[in-house]
Amino acid sequence: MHATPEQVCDLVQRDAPGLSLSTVYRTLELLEALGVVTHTHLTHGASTYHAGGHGQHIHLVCHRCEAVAEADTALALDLASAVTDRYGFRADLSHLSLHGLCRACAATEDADR
Amino acid sequence: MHATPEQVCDLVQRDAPGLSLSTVYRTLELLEALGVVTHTHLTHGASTYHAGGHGQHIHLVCHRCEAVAEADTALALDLASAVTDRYGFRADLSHLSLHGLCRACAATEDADR
DNA sequence: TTGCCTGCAAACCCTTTGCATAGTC
DNA sequence: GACTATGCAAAGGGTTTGCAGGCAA
Repeated sequence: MHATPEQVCDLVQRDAPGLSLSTVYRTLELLEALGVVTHTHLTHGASTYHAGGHGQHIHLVCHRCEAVAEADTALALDLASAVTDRYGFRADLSHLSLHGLCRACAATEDADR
Repeated sequence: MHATPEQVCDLVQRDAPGLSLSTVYRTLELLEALGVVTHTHLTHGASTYHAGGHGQHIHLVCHRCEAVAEADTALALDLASAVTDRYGFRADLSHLSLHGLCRACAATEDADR
């Protein structure tokens, strides 16, 4: 579940028509402070918020079709402990985003050559 | 080496005073198309550009003090092959950013408790 | 009444674009 | 003369903020 503030606003307006974008921003800010949701900057123009309550996941962001897939956080546990050991950096895996090419676009790219 | 377009502009202006921000954006856009530099969205307000010519690295972004450290790409090779095997996703490690707490902030955070 | 939440509009930052000019080939 | 690069200013998208009104405690 990912959504930009604008998308969140659209969704919420189905239940609460007239709800303004400011309220969405203010609520998201609050929820983030509480740790209920997190946000990352996947592409240029818009932040992406996602609920933190349904388990962590890694974001796989395709920079060709801009699709965002989710992957199991467990895959990055080794990486996380490695950077902690080596750099003292305590990684928050729920914020991890990996850029690259999704399966479909990788196939297309190969076919182009 | 990381810099926002504005920082790039400041740096370049030491050699070329009067150079405008538009030119910086246009040049960075060109350089990115050529693959010389890449950019990521580490925080909210500003993109971060970095030169691609001096070797890939992972970004370790502290979301407390906003410091950006670099880590060895090799640490993520296992992760990259894992997501490729499992999801068909071809990760571009030069774009990889890991959010969390840097050593200093992690220590501060622990001391706070 | 007091305080919180909301909508609206304005302001703000970052980025892009249009247009006119200066420089080079 | 044609083309490219540049500066300037305006426009655009996303986000934040100030202020006034409405509601609940």
